[in-house]
Amino acid sequence: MPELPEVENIRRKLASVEGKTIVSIWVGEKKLKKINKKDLEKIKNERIISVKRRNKYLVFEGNNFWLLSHLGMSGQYYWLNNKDTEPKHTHIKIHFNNGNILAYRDPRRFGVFYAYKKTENKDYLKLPELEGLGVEPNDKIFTAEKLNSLLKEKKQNIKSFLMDQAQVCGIGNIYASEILFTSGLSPTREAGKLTKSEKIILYKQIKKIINQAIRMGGSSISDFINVDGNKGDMQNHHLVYGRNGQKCKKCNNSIFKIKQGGRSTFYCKKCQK
DNA sequence: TCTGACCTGCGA
DNA sequence: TCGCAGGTCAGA
Repeated sequence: MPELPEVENIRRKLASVEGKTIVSIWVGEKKLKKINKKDLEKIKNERIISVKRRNKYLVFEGNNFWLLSHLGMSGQYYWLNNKDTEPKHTHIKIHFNNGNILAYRDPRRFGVFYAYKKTENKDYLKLPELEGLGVEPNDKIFTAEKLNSLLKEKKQNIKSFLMDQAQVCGIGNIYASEILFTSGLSPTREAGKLTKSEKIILYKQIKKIINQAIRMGGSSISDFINVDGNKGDMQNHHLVYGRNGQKCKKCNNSIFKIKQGGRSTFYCKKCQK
């Protein structure tokens, strides 16, 4: 489900747990893609210092632990009110000392949770799941020159390159299509063969689209909602994603849908060369 | 570098 | 009933 903009919006909402202590944690019996129930239950009585994000991972920092959370395709956090009926597919419930219950539901169970002791892993950026990740689009070190060096001699198509989390991280299937459209680049182009000016345009569009999506609260296509139950607004501004057969908003030609690496790509053959 | 598998739900 | 869905990774 969520790409960088959605996860960043969730992180901002979850910042309200900073300073709160975990009184108890409940972990359901159904397995997520990766989860260690025993490790997770050890974070009881820990105080949350901060909630960070790296790529599409949320990182809860406690006094003595790091808790990594990846939402997969269908993960959602929500506040559980004791009076509410608990939604189906709830796998984790974290009770805080102020009475709040943060719950995690995930119908497809592609979500991932890891708990690490801080004594063994002082820097969360060095945790195994985070260490090999690429550059964040909003990091100072992500420059046009950096993108140029990453693209050098890459044989894969540019769509697959954008979705490779070891290169520029946080871009998923929606924003890869949107970025390529506003860059005027065909998704089938060989990444290493973009011209200098095309690379500069691509660099600017990566930053522009990701930041626009963050500002708009992310995209709510089918089931993405933020922790407070609100939807994002970016889906109303998609220019190509999910618009196959519809008219291109720039040239009025049809938007096409193709398969790349098993994923759908949406693009305009006239506007994207 | 590419494909299929992991899951459930939804719409055609 | 079938295909598809915003992600990731093992294995070919």
